[in-house]
Amino acid sequence: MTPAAGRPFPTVATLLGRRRTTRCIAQVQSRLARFAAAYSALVSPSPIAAASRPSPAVATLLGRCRTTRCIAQLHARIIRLGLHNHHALLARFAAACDALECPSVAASFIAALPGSHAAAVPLRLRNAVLASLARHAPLHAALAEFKLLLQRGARPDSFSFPCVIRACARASCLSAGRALHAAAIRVGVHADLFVRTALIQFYGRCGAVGAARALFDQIHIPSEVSWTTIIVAYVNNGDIVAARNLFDRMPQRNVVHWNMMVDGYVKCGDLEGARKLFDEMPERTATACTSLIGGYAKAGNMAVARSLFDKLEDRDVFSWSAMISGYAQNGYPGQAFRVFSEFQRQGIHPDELLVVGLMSACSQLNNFRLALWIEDYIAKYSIDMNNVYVLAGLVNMNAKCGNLERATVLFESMPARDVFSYCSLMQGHCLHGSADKAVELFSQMLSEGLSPDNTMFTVVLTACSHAGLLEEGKKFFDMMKNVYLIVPSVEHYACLVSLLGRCGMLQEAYELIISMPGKPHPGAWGALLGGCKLHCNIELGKIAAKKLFEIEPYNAGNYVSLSNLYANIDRWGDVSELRAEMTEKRITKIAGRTLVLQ
DNA sequence: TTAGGGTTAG
Repeated sequence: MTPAAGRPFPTVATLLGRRRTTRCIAQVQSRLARFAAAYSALVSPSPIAAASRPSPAVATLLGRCRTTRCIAQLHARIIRLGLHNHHALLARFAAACDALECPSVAASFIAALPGSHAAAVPLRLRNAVLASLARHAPLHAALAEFKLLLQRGARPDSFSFPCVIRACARASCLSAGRALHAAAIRVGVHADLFVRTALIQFYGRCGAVGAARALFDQIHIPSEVSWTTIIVAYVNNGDIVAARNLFDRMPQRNVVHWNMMVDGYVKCGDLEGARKLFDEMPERTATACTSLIGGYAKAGNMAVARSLFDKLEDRDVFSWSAMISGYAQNGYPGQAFRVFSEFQRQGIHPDELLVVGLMSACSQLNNFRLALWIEDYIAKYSIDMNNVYVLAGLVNMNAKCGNLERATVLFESMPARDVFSYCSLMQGHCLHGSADKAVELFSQMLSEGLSPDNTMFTVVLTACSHAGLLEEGKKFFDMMKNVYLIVPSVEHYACLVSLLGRCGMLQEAYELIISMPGKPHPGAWGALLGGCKLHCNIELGKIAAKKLFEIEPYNAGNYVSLSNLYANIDRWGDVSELRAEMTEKRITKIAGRTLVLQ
């Protein structure tokens, strides 16, 4: 029994029985007509006859399709109505799948067509599916589709190659890209400008700039895009000189070329070169200006970044984001939030990267309520919470702001945990009184097979110090040197000094500082002074304080620490003497404040 | 077909 004749009719009959209006009658009438057309298509399923019969209802619905569920329904409907050899409709179906980023649905549809229908699928439609797979699916899916195309006896053309080659470029898959290059030569489309430009991009991305350049030199008249691609290849491989040489040789330059070169100088860390070129631009674009802002922000020069931003007229989400994360990265979370409130007044939609910067600023403020507000903000603007950076930012912010329960839930929901997320959660535990849990997490991380870096060792040694875990701390310090071959930095030594100091091993801590390579470090001496304060060791405390007064003569905190040490052992005379010295040297301490949240 | 920004320590 055919599906058209078998299933839908009882439904129509039921509808006829329930008819109450003339509009309902009209609907049933049109449904009957659709079934009749589908039925005749099944009776004579010639591709030509089917192709000439349009299916306005399905085609219209495909245009309106907004969900994958809707795609699945239309998929079923096309099969039920026997419209699978209607190529114009299949092209629309593939386009809808592409828009919803589910190309494999279209690919499997075509792959499942019976032999004679499959052979009739035009190359143009196959190329569309291939391009969609290359854009939205993993590389292996696009390569499998390409192989299938060859197996079905179709000859790929100049439109089949560029999209798959670009996918190889994105994945930096040298072997697959080379195989495609060879296939393009065999088929005879390797000289096509689009194929060659895609190959230049591919070799550039894989670090084979020489191969990219050789292909570029073979082009008789390169297009503007070919010029862009070869220059990008040089920029991304750190050869700004070669990029500049080509830029200077270009017959004509468009804004993309200028933007790219300015960004190239920024990427190479040559801010002066970037600024000079930016000033030479015939039309200074917001894009190039934003690259410069990002460069100055990364270099810690927020004053210049700010002045450029103030002069920038058409600011987009990139420029706002550069300022917010610039302030956050340089330790000015308050400024980051000031820029953010200005941003909110612009009516620009935030994106994933902007909220990442915002969360970084919030994590430095340790503000529980603000963190809750930001999570609401993220939900309100439909920010993708599965984005790896957003998720990492959420774990970090919640951990730092004291919402460890939420941070842990998010951490455990991560598809792949990395050193960043472990660091964030461990620091959260450290800051909020469960340093032993942080040390546990470190062991868990090692058992997951992740390699700790030097930042991670600073974190775990700090955790050991907070929890007073002497043996573990010493073990991790040795592990860092001997297993991971990381040369301990002054920060690592300072953590170990702090740990020894807390555990009362002040003499050992002092000897460690003396044995440390390099200049005396305020962190290490400060850690020793802290230990001396805790264990009331006045002799070593005075030595540490004296060193600190030499290194940081205007840091009031050191005077206060020594003063507190004297106070701990009731040497009030020394306390007042020290206070007098501070007044004499005009060293003042900003009064501390405590805020207790309800 | 080509170009821009991001997460972790002290």
